Amino acid sequence: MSLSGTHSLARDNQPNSTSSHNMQSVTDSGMPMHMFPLSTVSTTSRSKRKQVKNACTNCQKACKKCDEGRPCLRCVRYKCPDQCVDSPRTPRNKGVKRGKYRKRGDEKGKNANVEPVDGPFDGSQSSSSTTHSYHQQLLFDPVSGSNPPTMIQSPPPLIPYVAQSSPHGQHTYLLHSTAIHQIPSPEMVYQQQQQLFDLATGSVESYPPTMIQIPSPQLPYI
DNA sequence: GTGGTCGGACGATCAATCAA
DNA sequence: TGATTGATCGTCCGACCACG
Repeated sequence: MSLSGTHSLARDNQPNSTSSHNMQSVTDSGMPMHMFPLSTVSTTSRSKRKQVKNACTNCQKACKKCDEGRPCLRCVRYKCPDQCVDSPRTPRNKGVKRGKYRKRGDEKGKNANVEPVDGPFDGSQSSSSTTHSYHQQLLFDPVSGSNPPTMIQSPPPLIPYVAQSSPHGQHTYLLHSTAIHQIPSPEMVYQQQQQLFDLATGSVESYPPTMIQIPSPQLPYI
């Protein structure tokens, strides 16, 4: 896409090929690699990129990652929160004719129904963006201290993980869930809801959001 | 090293079409 | 009528360039 026009917001979550600690490669979801729980992220598996429904005009112009909050992190960072407004969307064309439909299953060599690989949440990768576990990611097993072998979900965007012990004992894992940020100060504070996944039952429990402070040098949004 | 630009891959959406 | 498919639109990754 190419949106013309000048703007002052461009440097943000630029991935970095030179990978210093804070500005190294970024995942598809916009999360810097160093934010991922150590070994749960395979270097070969690409998680699905998560997009916001409507980027603000500044992010749109700069072709940069926006977020749901208004003002978005990027506008706050560049000190123009008042300019952070949703970009307009053009209506779709109607009456576009189509040819015959092909069955997906008819395509040879393709899996019409790709089943979740592993883990109880994997099915949420579907393109319907409305749900629940879409951004969850396992952090660690408080019992064994290790990550279970089969974790899956794309991580929450821009949210660093926080290791905590689980109140549930064995077979319980601390999960990350979709988090919403607030921006009361330049240091930024992220509001984060926690979830626990019980490996034995497959159930997920949610816990009230907690606020975590992120020191400036570790801001994921750089 | 920092900041700006933008091509293009790919995710999200939704109307057209299909099948029960 | 609900499910499926494909077209379209939007987001933003990542490479490149300019500047101090």
